[in-house]
Amino acid sequence: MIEISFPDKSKRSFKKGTTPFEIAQSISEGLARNVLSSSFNENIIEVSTPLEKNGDIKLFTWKDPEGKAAFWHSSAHILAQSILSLYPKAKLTIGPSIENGFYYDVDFGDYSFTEKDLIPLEKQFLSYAREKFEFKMRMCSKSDAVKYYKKEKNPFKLELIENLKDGEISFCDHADFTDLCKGGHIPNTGYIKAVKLLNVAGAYWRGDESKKQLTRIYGISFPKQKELSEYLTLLEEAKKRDHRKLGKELELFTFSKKVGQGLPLWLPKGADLRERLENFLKNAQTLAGYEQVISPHIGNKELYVTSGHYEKYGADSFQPIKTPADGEEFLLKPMNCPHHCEIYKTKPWSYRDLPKRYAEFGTVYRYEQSGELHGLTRVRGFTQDDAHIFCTSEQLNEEFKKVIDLVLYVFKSLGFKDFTTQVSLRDPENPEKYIGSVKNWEMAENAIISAAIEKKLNYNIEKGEAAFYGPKLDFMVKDALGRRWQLGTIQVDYNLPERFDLTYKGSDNNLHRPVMIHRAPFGSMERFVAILLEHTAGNFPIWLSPIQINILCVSEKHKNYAQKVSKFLENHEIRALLDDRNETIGKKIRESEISKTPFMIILGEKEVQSQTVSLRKHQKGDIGSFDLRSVVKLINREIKESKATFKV
RNA sequence: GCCGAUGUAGCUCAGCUGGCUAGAGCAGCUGAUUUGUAAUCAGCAGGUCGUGGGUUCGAGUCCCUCCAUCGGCUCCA
Repeated sequence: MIEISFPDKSKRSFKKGTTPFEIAQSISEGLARNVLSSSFNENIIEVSTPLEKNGDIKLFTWKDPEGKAAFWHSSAHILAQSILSLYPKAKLTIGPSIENGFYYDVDFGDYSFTEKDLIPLEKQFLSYAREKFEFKMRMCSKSDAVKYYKKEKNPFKLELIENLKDGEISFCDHADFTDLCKGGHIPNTGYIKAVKLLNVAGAYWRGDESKKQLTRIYGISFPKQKELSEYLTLLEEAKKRDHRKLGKELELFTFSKKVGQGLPLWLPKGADLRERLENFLKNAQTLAGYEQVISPHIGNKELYVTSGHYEKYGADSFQPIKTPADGEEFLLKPMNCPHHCEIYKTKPWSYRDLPKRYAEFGTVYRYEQSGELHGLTRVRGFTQDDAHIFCTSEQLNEEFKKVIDLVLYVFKSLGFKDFTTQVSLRDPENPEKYIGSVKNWEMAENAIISAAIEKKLNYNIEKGEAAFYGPKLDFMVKDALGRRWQLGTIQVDYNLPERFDLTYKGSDNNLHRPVMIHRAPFGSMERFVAILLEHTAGNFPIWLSPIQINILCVSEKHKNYAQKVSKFLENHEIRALLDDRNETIGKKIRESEISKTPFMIILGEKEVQSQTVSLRKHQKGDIGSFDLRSVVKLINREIKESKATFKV
């Protein structure tokens, strides 16, 4: 007998060789029907694996991420089987489960696989799924595995096997299909009732640009047809929140081929919104002891040679601007830090003066690869809500935590609840990608981690995601389609102060090196507005809304009163727009609803007589009749409630 | 940059296998209507079919180049 412990700490004895499936059966038939995967002592195992010793078991269903992972991983096997049945010459590589679904990377040789090819592939997939083929793991010696894939003429799998130890190599069989595989499958293919092959994309072998580009087929599958339709509806809904679509509809920004790729043009309403966000942050920063500075859009090439940016990015940037002077070159500013270093250097500082906090909404230009550009989230010209804090090592921890508070305040004010934090560290495998001493890096990395712990952030550590001059704490937010974007960022930097020879006089009368914190709570105005648009679906909090209230008159006869109302609201600093066109009231209401303006005032004969207005709330409808003072009070209350207050 | 897809009026889209002066709705303009909580009616105007080249008696439609956009990969100071 063996003793098995459950997640609720209860223990039960089973016969040696009992499988997780049988354990599920012993609990209830319903669980047995739904169990998709299991773990034993924290290792994912098949539900058909006989258990031979005491240990902790977990049973996973569709509700658990582990259950979905097994479901989608198994789906990738069926996809691979389907591919080989329709394209016998295709070479399989890898096919994992992902956050939403699964993919398989395939080398189709000379054949150019397109979206049209997905339809027959999907049919084949479903017919295999219906067969209820059992997934069976088997161990395989390294030499047999090599022999098999040599016969299959598959160099990719051979490369994978090369890095595996003999005795740890396993295959998964179902029907007449087999694949090199670590395990973690659902019992049989019949569990998969619905599948959608979503798209085709190019992907480099092992994520390496210098290696062969494979064809990646993305798909998603479900235990019920209904869940697939619900998922597809969700995707459709998400597309309606796309910031590129909303930005056009709400007239916030645009792009012009003639101006240039990735160079956004802010329209009046967008500029208004952006300015409001800037002022919001400026106010908080003033309270937090920041000083505004301004630096030009270009800088002498030598500035970036000193900072190290030229060596790192020079070749892939907008190329230097030449002047009539011999050998003189300027670069479009790709970041603000070197300028702020020079501002710091204008005079000698005492430790008593620190920290210095220089803030600037600095517009920078980066030559992003054309295939990378994406609406407002990835552009070639953008404005960072940048600031650099120069402080002593002793002040670093306190300053860093204050910046975390500022970022959290910004996120809270704008309703970003669902964000993750990421500590981005060096890639230990590629030290040549970074500047500065190991000691400096260790200090910087430790500073970030301890601040994150003290602030109780629930962070992930990502190695290799650091900037070349220092590690970062990044605040990540998802867009409508679930793609993760970095918004806020805080970076600790011991290296630029050294390169720019920044100093301050300490209490010991010796010169010391300050530490530099780079930080941007929004990240960039462009990306922040984009993500804000997708989160709010264009229904901005009222304090941000370019127009807060539309005044609609029932007919032109009421124009005079409407103008009076408009003036009154303007005098009370409410952003109102008068619609006195010769159109039906129904049409004006419809257009106001589409423009997502938070409120509208409707006035006609009745209102002129009683000197009141009828108020209507966006997406809610008529909320009754009010005198003007009550309207101002009501709107101001809404404005106040839509904004958090910043405490230093 | 790479793989795949797309590009018709300001916007959203139709235009089948190449065949007369390229269509619709919304927006715009003109006129009528003076309107009560999500589209009043009529008329008018608006397009070198992304660009350049080619095939053809004939190209929005087929082929190639380039540009831009979309989905990914790579990259992201």
